[in-house]
Amino acid sequence: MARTQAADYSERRAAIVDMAARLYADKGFLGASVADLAEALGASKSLIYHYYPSKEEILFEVMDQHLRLLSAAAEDVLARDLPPRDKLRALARAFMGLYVGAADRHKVLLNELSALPPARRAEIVARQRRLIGDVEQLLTAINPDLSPPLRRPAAMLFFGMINWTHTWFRADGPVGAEQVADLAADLTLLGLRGL
Amino acid sequence: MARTQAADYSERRAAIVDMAARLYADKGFLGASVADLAEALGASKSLIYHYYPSKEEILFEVMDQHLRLLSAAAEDVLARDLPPRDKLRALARAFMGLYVGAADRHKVLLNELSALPPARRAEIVARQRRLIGDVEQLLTAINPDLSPPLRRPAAMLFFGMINWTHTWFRADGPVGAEQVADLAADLTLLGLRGL
DNA sequence: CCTACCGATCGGTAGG
DNA sequence: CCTACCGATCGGTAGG
Repeated sequence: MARTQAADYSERRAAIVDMAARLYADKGFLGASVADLAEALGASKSLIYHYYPSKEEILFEVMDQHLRLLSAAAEDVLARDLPPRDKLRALARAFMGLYVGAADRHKVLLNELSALPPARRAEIVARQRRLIGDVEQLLTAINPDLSPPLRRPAAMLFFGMINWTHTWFRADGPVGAEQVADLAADLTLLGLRGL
Repeated sequence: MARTQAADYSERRAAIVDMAARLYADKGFLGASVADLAEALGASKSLIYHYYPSKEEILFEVMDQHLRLLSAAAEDVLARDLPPRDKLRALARAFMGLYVGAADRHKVLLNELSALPPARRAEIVARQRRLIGDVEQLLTAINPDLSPPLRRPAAMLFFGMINWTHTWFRADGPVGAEQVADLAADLTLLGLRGL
């Protein structure tokens, strides 16, 4: 009787990506070896190379999966029947929520882009650009008087507030993720109104 | 006759740190080898180890020098006889100016902290905290009604806007560093007033 | 200030 | 002849 793909094939792949996210976040992509990853999983390196063709492809998987969640959350928020101002607040909360729920993956997505092979990097960058474009459009809807050349910088400052949280925000700290998201949304909204 | 220190000792040290900043910014600290650094300098690895005891110590020098510039700029701005709101704007401009003038060092300071040995890392972190505390005090002076637990997050969102620029801002782009600094200051000031 | 090396570890693959 | 793995080791390169 021919043996088929292991029943837990996708669970094993998920376990590898999950542990890789943790190690890459802690030690950096170059600082965490495949041997480290194998040891953390209680498996051999060969086991890892059975599931993924290269170390870089595991990094791509970490980033790809997380970026899919971010994009899906953005699509979901933008499709809602809400005023643009409420959409921005909802977006800030969604991003912060995903950051808290997947801090390792978030950190890897933000820090290790340059470690990807060019083709893979281009895939990630293209989707990040779409996300940035969405926010830019939202800011323009909120304040149509915002000068066109300042729209991209304004969107990037918003992302800066949200993305930089990975360096200081602690889920077990005194201020919650939702409060920080609201603070970032408020600075953007009040600033946008005043400009 | 005992040989004395080479006349160009400090120039050579400076050249090493400067090139290291460029390579560490481009390829990451772990991605740039000491051999890469030597080759870029047209020198041997041994030459480098004559001037610095370890690869990590060169990294510390890159970060230390840049952070000194940031701290000095902050001290200078805070000592001026200006309303707090104007100090925040001047601070944003000073930080963006240093970023543009030393993009490599700025990037290294923000990205490679975890590569420092613990004692050296603690030195850098302590001085970064002082800078953050200064901004926190400034924000509190601007709006004394800002709830105490939100003061640190507000300061970190400000730093997020400024620091994140290293991922997207180009000095040869359509919008100048001063404009971006003013935009970040405006979002913070208008937001702080509205909260 | 260089060439010549070291102990160790890197990402990836062999046979079975 | 298949898939799922292991212990051991490959050719090169890292920091020093």
